[in-house]
Amino acid sequence: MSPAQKPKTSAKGLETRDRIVDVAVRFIARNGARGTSLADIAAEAGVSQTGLLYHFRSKEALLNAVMDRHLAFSEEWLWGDGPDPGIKIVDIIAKHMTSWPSQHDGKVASLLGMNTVVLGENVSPDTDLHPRLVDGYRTTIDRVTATLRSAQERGEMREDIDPQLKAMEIIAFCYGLEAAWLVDPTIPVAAAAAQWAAQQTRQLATASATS
Amino acid sequence: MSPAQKPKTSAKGLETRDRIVDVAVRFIARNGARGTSLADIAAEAGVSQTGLLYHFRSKEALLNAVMDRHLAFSEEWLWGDGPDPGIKIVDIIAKHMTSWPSQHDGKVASLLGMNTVVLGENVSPDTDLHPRLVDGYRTTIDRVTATLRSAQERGEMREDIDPQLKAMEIIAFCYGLEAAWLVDPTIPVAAAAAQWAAQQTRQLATASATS
DNA sequence: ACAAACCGACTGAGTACTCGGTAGCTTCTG
DNA sequence: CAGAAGCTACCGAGTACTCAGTCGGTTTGT
Repeated sequence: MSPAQKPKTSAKGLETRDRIVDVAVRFIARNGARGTSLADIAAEAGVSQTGLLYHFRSKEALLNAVMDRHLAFSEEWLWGDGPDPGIKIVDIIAKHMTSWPSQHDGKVASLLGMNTVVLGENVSPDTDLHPRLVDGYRTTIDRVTATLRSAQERGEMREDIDPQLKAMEIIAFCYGLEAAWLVDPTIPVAAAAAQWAAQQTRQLATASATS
Repeated sequence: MSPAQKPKTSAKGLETRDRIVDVAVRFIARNGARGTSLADIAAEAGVSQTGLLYHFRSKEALLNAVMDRHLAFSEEWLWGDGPDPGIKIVDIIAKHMTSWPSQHDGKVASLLGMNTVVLGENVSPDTDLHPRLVDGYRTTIDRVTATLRSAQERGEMREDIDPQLKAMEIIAFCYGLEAAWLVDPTIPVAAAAAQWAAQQTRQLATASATS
């Protein structure tokens, strides 16, 4: 009945675990979970395949750890600047998108790529990660909806726009532009994001709230 | 030097080929190309695996046939109502999206699902279908851009909006909403599409063009 | 001494694809 | 107009390979 199990992993173990997840994110972002073998990940992370399976009892367990990291990243991406940004959420999104082109080979790109790849691999309802995908999506929609609704209550945002439908639209745009940029990194993401944010702000804002 | 090779396939052969592609689209939409074996497809199509490989010399060849069908579908989806719809393109898109919820298990859903799944599997530049993906994306963007530009020339659309960036935004929204709907078919796609189209039209139209 | 961290060798279930055929239809030939 | 020849359309049984996961061990830190 002890409430918390003793953490039986040493600092070294945690470090290895972390390195494995890092590598897994990179590989999965490129080739998908189905296109990445445990052997590939293990080799790149500097352990044997058996060593990897010591830390993660199965591929599915590793995939869940990867998903954890992805969700944490998404969380930070949207809400890192404050819990209730109101209609400034579109500016926050545009700001983050502007930094994409300079990081096409970095950690951020991997986490973004993973989003697209993992979603593609788990659209089917009977896949391992599908429930977490649905859950993550709904949570995000709910939080964006809440932010927009409170903006309406503060008088920042027009009342004749449905917050939930607008939240869906915003998230769809994010996801779609991300996918487009992954497929073709030469597209002008920053400019597209800037125009989008400017027009959204004009559309959402009440006349009195324009500074 | 005979300019056209004789079509060596009989009517029966073409029919079987077609049936195989049909089945492949369904399977790939659910489990991805990597998650679908030739044996699965062959069994469902009522041929042996060897029989399948008689019609498509390799899995990659079959995947390309599947991609052909997808591109033809996308073409019809966007331009089936006429080659130059102007800013009414947003209404056309919204109209098609409205019909999604009633077809979640049909052929359309398969072709839509395939889009997301195949994109996820081919974000990496060194995959078989990646060049075709990039090509398809750029072609679509160019055509939407051209439509918007000619709308500007006709005075239907405001001049202070960049047509290419707006085209990217429109396609991103389409793709993002499609992905969201595949993951969670309970979301109100029709309502989201309707609100989006109405707001886009208001934003794009010149004051003189409003009827 | 003891447990966490790790490894080499293996297994069994897939996987795409090949090989050597056969059934049935059309077409050419004596 | 018989029948040989040739073609498309298919199949059963393999082949070489990859994959996630197991087993029985050894090393390393404290």
